[in-house]
Amino acid sequence: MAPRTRNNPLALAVLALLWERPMHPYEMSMTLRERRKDESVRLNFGSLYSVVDSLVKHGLIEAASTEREGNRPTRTIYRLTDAGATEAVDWLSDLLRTPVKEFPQFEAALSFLPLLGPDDVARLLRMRVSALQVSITTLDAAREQARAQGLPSIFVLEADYDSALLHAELDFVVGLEASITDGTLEGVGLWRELHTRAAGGRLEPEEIAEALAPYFTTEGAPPTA
Amino acid sequence: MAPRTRNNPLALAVLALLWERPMHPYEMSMTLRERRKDESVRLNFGSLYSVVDSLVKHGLIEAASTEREGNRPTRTIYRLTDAGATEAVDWLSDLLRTPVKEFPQFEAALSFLPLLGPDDVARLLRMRVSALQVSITTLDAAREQARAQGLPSIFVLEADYDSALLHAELDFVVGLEASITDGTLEGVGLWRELHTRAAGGRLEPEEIAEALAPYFTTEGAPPTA
DNA sequence: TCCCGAATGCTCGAACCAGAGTATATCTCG
DNA sequence: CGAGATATACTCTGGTTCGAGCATTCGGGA
Repeated sequence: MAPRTRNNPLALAVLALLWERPMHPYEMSMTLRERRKDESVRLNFGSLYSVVDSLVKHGLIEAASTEREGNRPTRTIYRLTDAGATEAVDWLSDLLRTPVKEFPQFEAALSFLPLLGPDDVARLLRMRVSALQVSITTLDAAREQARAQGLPSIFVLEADYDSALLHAELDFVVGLEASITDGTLEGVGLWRELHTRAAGGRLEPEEIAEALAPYFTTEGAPPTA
Repeated sequence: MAPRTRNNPLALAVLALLWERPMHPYEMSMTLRERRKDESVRLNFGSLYSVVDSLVKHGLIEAASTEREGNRPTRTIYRLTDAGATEAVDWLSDLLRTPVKEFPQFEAALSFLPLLGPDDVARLLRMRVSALQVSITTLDAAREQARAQGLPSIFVLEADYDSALLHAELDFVVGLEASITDGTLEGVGLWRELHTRAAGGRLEPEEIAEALAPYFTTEGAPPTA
């Protein structure tokens, strides 16, 4: 048995759903939608079916029956195996216990900020602030509605977490935009100078390289391993 | 020309590096390491070479020359094209302007928390708190060192962002653990009851299903599209 | 009655990604 | 001065992921 890789959390979602009752894949996807879990787990059809196949191959779930209703395509109904139940608990425990490094796209963008000029960046960040505010409002409304329906908080913790992250990002972006605009961000002078010298056209490559050189060319060893 | 998909931020990193000067792939990876950008962009060799190929195919970069030094494998040196420069600026602008939905694994784990019992979850969360504190300390030390070397903040914004997210997560987890432990989390009574009834063995599937039923079986329409 | 569109349920291929593997060269240290 | 460790520079392979596409059924309106 090939050593399973725990990369796609959709597989965990499948295990969790089958914990409740046997289902066919399409029903899994509909149930995840209904419970808004598709906001926390990337769900698409192709992945769902391959994830299910892989779980079968590793003995974590098994086909319980196949049925056809009317003249629709036949559906295969899967159930959890004992190994699958164990794996669900182990995997979930690991995810809770140990933070895994994520690579948000915005973080990547921040890494390459100096490509753009400070004024452009400030303008884009203001647009991001608006978008984040809209997201927060929408999310809060959804949480409010869930609460109004009497759904206990334990079942919507993921939305609370999402909200916490959104607020943190909003604060960060607001602060960053302000410090660029009022010039208090350390290094913004150098940055602006580079881009005004290149005004009108594309920034000369060498300029960035030269600006960075003093900080990177000489030293090479990691600070702490 | 096939419509390029902007999924792997490593491609943006390649464009950003070639903006400074022509390089061969291995040098790109070393430069990213040196500047600690591999903390913000997922970097591995296989992906790097395929990303470079794909950029060539789409005319965003091109081979400038190939050389061999001593008897080492030949290296192909790439340079940015005009189209590539445009794409870098457009892509970066998009990333800054528009938040994209991410799917952190911890959020997925929170979605399926009720699989475990409240006491187990609380214990695991306490371990997560420790791990997060270590991460924060390590990151702060690295930032401090960068500052001490005189590297202006603009070049390490990504670490500030990371730090902001880590703090937000830490606060969230601390609060969650406390509210589970002291019983103030809404629904924790129901949750605990379910798991003590199943004490000793595996939770009976039907129990979860029944507990969830009142909240999900009747309504189906999204709150807001 | 018949057609349109939505819902149901899955299949397929192409792209993408991870990371182990390969092969040489140079450095290190007794 | 030779053995192993480290650095250089990729290549290969097999799995994963995406999302469009397909085939069917059902409901509702003209």
